[in-house]
Amino acid sequence: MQDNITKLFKAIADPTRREIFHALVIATSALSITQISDQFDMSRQGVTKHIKILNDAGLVSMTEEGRNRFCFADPKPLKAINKWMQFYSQFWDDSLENLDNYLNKNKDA
Amino acid sequence: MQDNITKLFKAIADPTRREIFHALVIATSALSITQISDQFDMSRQGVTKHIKILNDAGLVSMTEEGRNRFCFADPKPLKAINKWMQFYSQFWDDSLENLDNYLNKNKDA
DNA sequence: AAATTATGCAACCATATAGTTGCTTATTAA
DNA sequence: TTAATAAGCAACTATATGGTTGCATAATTT
Repeated sequence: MQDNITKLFKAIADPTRREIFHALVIATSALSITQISDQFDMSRQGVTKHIKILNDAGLVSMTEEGRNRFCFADPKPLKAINKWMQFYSQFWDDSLENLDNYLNKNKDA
Repeated sequence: MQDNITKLFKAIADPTRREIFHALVIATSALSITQISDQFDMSRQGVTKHIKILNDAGLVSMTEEGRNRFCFADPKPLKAINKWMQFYSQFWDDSLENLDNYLNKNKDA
């Protein structure tokens, strides 16, 4: 349905999801759905939905232990965003000059 | 309504907007709304809406010349995304060990 | 075995998003 | 001055999103 980079961007475009992701990154251990929803003013189901989206984007994984599902963050997929931005970063400083360089470089390609 | 970083993420979370943004970045000159919609299989109004969102995120600016509105890309705001990712990048390689370091470092803060 | 706890699933709701079409207006060209 | 062009505005549509509640079920605890 959606390509991976779009899933990634959409996952972190929501401020609540960024907060959940952050909480998981800095957590000392994996957190159950209930533990997460305890620290967010939101229903357990709301959290479950966000976790699903983060999981689809590869940013959160789970381990099942009995009735618990412990979630933990995996920031690695964010590398893809870094990669995406790499191309544009060449225009950050003195952007006009660099754009010019880019255009000249690719003129006779 | 929405904070800047959220506007940024939402702006580039849409694949069509990423394409429009990219087209503007590599364009040899600023492009009018019509010129943009010509290369995208979409109505002029559709493009106008996307441009508005990109503009609100600071990624696209416009100059009015007569009946034309020429759009050009400004990739600089993407720096904020780079900044946001900086924190998580410390976990990219050998993430468990680095996470451990982070936690120990902040233990008695 | 009964009560509690952690979760999933489904339905529902309100709003946002991505797109369209139709009409108006301002600028430019014939 | 008439025709063509570039764009804005408003209304509409369909689907996605972020959230809720209620109920079912599986695992633990008492």
